[in-house]
Amino acid sequence: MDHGFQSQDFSIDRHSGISAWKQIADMINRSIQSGEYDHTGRVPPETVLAERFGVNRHTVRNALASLVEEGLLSRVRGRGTMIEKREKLVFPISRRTRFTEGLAPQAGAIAREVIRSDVRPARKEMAEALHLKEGEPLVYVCMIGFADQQPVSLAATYFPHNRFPHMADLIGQHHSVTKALVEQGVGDYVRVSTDVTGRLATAEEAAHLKLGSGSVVLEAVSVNADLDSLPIQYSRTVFAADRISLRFDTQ
Amino acid sequence: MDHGFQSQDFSIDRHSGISAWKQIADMINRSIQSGEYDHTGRVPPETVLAERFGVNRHTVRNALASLVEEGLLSRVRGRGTMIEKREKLVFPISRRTRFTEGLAPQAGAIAREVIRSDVRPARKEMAEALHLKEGEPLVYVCMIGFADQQPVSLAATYFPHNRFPHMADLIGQHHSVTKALVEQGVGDYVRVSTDVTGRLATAEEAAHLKLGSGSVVLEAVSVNADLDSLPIQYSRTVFAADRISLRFDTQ
DNA sequence: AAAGATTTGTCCGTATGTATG
DNA sequence: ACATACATACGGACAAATCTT
Repeated sequence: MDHGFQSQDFSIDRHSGISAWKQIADMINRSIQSGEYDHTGRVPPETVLAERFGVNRHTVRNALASLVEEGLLSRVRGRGTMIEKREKLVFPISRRTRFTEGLAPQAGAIAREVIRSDVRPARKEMAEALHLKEGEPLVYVCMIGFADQQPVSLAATYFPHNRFPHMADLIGQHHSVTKALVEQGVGDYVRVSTDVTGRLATAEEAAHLKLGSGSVVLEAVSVNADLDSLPIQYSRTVFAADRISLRFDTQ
Repeated sequence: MDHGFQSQDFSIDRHSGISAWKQIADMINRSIQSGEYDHTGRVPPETVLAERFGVNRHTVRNALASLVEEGLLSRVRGRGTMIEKREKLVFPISRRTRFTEGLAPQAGAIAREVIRSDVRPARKEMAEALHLKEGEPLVYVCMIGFADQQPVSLAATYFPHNRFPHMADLIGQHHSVTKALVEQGVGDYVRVSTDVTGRLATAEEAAHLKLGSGSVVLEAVSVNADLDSLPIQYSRTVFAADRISLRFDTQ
């Protein structure tokens, strides 16, 4: 599938520090994501790929093996290499952004798991966003978001401790930020801003999100406020980029 | 700098298809971007890094050499390895999104260069977004966006050919989509939606944006409409993730 | 049903690049 | 600069499963 930039090129950079099979795996992965093989539901035979990329068949086999291990492909001797379809979820971000509501229509089961929480002093960027002074206490909650039993996001969120002293416990009880805020008198809240960057996953993120090393993540830094425009939540959320995309409706 | 997830881990994956020096270069790169060395303005000595990552000093030297070549670091014998400051630009996306206006306050010179244009039939996703039938003619314009002489974005944009037959020429003249639209009777337009994903750069994108292989890009698929809510532009824009972040204000 | 083509799986060996000490 | 270990890449040959004719 042509995406509008240039016709595809299959050259391999031998001095990039990335092995040939890994580069090929990345290219095949991109081709799958862009729907290039949707008509057949399978990847071309190893011999064809080997010729296309200008490498030995064993090198292609290494690339395919890594994608099979990630669950993206499955191979059957004599038949070929089939694509396991995995729909990409869309996480909608708007003035009213809610994790569960946003993903519920697209996935069977949505869940959140708190993996750590404590109280810690505000760092500069958090203090600025929350209109506090640097060093003031914040409730810190780190949680993983699941869609269909697959981890899709890893979020570190911070609340002013003075206003929400029991935030950690309440999120642990309800597995929901919205419900925890309701119990503390915040009936509704809105998303103020979201900063999005992309980068490679760190080792910890890859472990929590069950990603292969060298995977790409989207990092969203966001601020929520109550209806009086008082900021109440600062979050840094990391999304597995190959499982989710972010949609912004600026209506 | 702790980012709220877990204490940092410096383990190297020997079976990832990515050589140790490349993995270390990526980790140092992330540390620099997250501001971990901002207080000293330099990277720790090679011997310290070697011990921290559990590798030989030669391996760390390879990693640093690749970052020096990218222009991220500079080494002076006897003094150490200094960080060359490179601020990340923020591209604001809102109902009113304009390339030049958005970046002008942050960079000295903003420029756009058209690298290709033609007329081509609408593919399914474009036709749906523009309320046309599949196969109807679209004006296609591919351009690179520069900030301070550095390429930051690569955009493939599509306009209905019936309504804007001279779009390509006008953009070529003015180097501005906004001005080209004004000349064709669209005084103002608004951003309707933006879909953001992250992935590794393709070879062509890396070439156009002057990225190393294995670099991460943000891909934004967006739709603009005129003030009568008629969609007029479908775009796929790729941003160099290490030079730019996207900011969404959901005010 | 049988033969041949296609496609993945496995074995051998060799050369090169990477990382260590 | 050198020796060692290991992962990577290549080349060829054959086996085993599946599909086509």
